[in-house]
Amino acid sequence: MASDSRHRPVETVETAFDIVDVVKAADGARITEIAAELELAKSTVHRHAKTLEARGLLVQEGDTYRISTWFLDYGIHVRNRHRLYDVARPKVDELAAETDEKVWCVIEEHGVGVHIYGAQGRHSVKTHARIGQRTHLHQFAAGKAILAHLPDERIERILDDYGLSAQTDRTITDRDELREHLETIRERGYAFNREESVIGVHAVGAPVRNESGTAIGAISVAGPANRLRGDLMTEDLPDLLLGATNEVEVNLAHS
Amino acid sequence: MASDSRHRPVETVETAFDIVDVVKAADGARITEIAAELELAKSTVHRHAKTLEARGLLVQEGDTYRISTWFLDYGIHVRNRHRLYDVARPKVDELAAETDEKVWCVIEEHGVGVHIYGAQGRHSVKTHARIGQRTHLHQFAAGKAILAHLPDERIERILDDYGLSAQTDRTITDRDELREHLETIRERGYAFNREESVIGVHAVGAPVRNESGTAIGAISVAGPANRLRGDLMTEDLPDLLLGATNEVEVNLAHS
DNA sequence: CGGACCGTTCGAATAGCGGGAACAGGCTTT
DNA sequence: AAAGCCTGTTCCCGCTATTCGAACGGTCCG
Repeated sequence: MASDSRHRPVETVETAFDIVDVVKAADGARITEIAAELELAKSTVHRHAKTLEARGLLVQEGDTYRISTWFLDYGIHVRNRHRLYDVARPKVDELAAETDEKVWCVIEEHGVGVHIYGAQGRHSVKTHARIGQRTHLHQFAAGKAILAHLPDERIERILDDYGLSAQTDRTITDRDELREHLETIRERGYAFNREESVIGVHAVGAPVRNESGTAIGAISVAGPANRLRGDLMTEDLPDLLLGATNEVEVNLAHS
Repeated sequence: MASDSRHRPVETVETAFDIVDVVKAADGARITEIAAELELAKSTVHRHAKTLEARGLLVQEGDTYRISTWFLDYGIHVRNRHRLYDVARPKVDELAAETDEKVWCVIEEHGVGVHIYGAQGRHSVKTHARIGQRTHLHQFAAGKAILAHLPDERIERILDDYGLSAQTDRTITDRDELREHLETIRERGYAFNREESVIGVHAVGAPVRNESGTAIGAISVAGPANRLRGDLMTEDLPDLLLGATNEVEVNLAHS
């Protein structure tokens, strides 16, 4: 498990995914457009596009290529096979019904938080998150709950790798401040997010840990700042959340 | 738009996706396992795996590699950007609430049907379909509804490409029989599925067409055969469905 | 009618992919 | 303990397959 050994990547594969990324970002792109963006010969891009299209990974509409629904198949497969999904999903639905707010299940992967499932109550606001979204762990409640319950060396490594970019002016960007913050989260067992990712939005997040105590994901409740405050925010929601994550942890251990 | 011109695929990219496919199918695989399966040298697989892992597309857990949630990000992106999704989604939810059965939104891509969104009523059975699932168009109600409303040359081409494989003993496998069947669907505007994809499951599907009358997708209602029969199946559900698809078509035209 | 742009095809040169052999480490077996 | 066998990993070399640029054949626009 060598960490950062000098490994030479397969460049052809990289360009293939570069093309996919450009097509994704542009929400459909043409051959010359892609070639210009990536500074490749048109013929090269053409051959790649045709290869990906033959595999069904890109779809050609006229002269523009789009990403195909094969990625949806792959993605849903990943989600369904994840240990947390089956167990956490019903709990997330339950919490959404009880709190009438937006509830998310987030997992950690490669040092970032990934939203794998969300449910909303009747009166919940539409958050800006969506399924599959990747967010730096220090920027939101669920992420901080996860980060606080990782081994120290992993925490430091993640901070080294991604830094502490700000999402709003409330986002924690100072490393020492974050370390203290994480210590507090570790002590009480859950995390708050007060407009640190979206202005006007508060959230509470609690970690889901495995047998050895390491976080593998988290569940969070998010809602408008003027509704999530006072005892509801500091007492009631944490209680609900901890009850849910505790149950999830038990179910995880017996599956 | 040359159809089947002699184009040489980029083989390196193909092997990369072969590896991804093996990892997906095996639900996590090790280097030697993949190498054996694809008859490649261990060193080759290793280099590819490390490349994909560096890009975040594979995740390494110990010595086994898994597909990462990046595919979820790509996949959800594809779905959200699809014209039909935003428009059809609320209608699908509505139909599920009204009928108390499983309702699916299916789109056509590359000649196959892709389930992009599903909603279920309280009493609906769990169908065997899942988001992202790809099904041959002749095998189910939504697919037949789409197939019937494609240009003739596309229909023939799709049948040529994929054949008429059976899912149950009721699946239509005779080409002439299917042609007649499609003609009937075209006349009345919607399709039935009586245990043609899953034994014990019936369904009704209606196409969503664009301005020129070509189907771009379909919506279907599915449920147990003993519940979906008689006038409910032949009158009420088709009415509901046509009302919904009609509305979707109008909304599509004005977006 | 002509120019400018597109996607597409072709051939040729070389960069980089793939393979095999050797290494290091962990686990089981003797 | 130690020998054996299985990993994943690294290295380097040869040959193939990728890349590029130029030329072709469309189509759209002026």
